[in-house]
Amino acid sequence: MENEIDDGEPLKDQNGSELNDEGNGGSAGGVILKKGPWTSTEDAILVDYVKKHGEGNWNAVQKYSGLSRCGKSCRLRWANHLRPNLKKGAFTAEEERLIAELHAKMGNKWACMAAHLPGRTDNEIKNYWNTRIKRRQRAGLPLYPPEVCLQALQESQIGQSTARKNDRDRGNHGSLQKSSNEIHDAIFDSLKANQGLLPCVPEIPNISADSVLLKGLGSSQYCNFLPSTLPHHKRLRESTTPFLGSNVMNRNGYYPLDHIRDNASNKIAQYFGMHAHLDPCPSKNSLSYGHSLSNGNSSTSKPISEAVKIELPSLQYPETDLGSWGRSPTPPPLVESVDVFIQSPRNSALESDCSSPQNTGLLDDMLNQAKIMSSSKKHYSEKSSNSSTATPGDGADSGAFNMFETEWEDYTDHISSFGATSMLNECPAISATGNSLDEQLPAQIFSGNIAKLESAEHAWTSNSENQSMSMFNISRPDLLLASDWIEQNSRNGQNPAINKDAMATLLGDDLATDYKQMTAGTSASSQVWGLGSCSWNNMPAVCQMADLLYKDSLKMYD
DNA sequence: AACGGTTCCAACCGCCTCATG
DNA sequence: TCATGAGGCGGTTGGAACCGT
Repeated sequence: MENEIDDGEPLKDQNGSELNDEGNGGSAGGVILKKGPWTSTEDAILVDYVKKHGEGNWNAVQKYSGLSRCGKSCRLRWANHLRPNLKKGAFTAEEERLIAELHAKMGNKWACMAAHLPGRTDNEIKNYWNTRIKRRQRAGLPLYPPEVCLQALQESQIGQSTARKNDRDRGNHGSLQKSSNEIHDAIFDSLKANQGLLPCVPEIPNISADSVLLKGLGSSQYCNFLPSTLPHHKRLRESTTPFLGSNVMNRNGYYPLDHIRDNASNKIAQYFGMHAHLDPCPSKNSLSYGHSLSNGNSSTSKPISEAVKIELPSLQYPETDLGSWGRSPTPPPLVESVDVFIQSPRNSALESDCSSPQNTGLLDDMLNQAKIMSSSKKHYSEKSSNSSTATPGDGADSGAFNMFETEWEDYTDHISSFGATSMLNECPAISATGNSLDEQLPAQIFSGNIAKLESAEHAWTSNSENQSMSMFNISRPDLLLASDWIEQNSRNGQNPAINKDAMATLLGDDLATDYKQMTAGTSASSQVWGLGSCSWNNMPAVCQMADLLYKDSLKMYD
């Protein structure tokens, strides 16, 4: 079906439709509005109209110029192709870097991003980004370049330090937590409201755990935070946006990095708070975040039976990527769940809780598991202390690893078929080439990180022959990234203190101070964080492993 | 050369916000 | 306060171009 326009040029209406894009019947004043590609004649008419009347009042274009296009189509054509000073051609490296940076900050706000890129249109940026997502996902590369991750991390560090300082100045230690918990509650209320909407989505604790580690595990999560490509944006628009009461969640259902930074720290804190009431030596963390769990019933512990479903960015893959999982006999929900586990690095305790076969992964179960773990603490301590040569750190490590070994082995049985693939998909880029967004071959990434794995693994397993640790490492891209940073920074002659700060940030702001104290190696900190310390023993394994990684990196630095 | 898969990109669609009456 | 229209925005679609086999 073809239309004719005034210049007589045959129109190849790609839709074969005579309806206009307003869906109002395709006519304006009885004139059939054309759809499909614009001709040069139409462009000329539109340009001429704008010259005479200026931009705006697009619906008048058809009226005054006789152009058989609806106002929307005219506006789009003008904005994307005809307006002056449009920059055509491929994006420069600087533009690419800026886009990644902007996307990390504001998410899919294409128009806002376009405002930062003179001559570029939102459509152009959007197309570029969507292509980039596919390409990088297919290549198993992180979405954001390392420097963007690092920058986000540094900004987060600065921002949170400032926020905490301001908070202390106000003498209100609970304000941040309160506001954050409000958001947190809103999120989970929303998740509750969204249940059943989507086919393959994790349950609440997975969500929580996922988010919990965003901050604690930092940039690997940042780097791998993948936007939704699910085709259910309409439902999302109805369901997810309103619940937040803001636009923190993108329309496609994922959170910009800024939001992740803000909320993940609170979630991790909530997680700690959850442990805190089991902890006979309450830390400041527990004091700060106790409120949401003071009754042992946080917002995250909404009825377990309600398998809340959301579209979480960190587990969203385009169908092509899901297809890559297709080799597994595991049905999609499990696949996704597994991927949550792998892609969203988290402390092993939490992971075990969420993933162990005997565990539903829901918060109540997590609480039960935590209680069991707490009651078993003595056992673990004894087990750890059996190694007379163990240093406090080693002891803690081995203890921590032993603690979760059983569950981990159970888990690895389930994910073993996914480990390598996920590793390929989720390994943060090792490339430290700076601005280049060039992609690394998956094999390179894999081999590169494997080397780091071996290094870190060697440190972790020096006192044990725990094979499960290998899988443990492989599924910890956060640690890989951390080691990447440290290694790179060390090679670059950067002050180890910087690395320490970075690691502290990885652990979350609330842990950062304690972590720094710990790594300072003072006798006081040793007391605080020693093997016998309740605080340390209750600390998620991520902290302990990060500590090991850090120590390992310092050796390399020396 | 033919074919199939992928990428790029222009355009459409539907929803939202805001201004106006 | 509500209805309406214009403009804006983000997600999606579909065809052309490109590329590898």
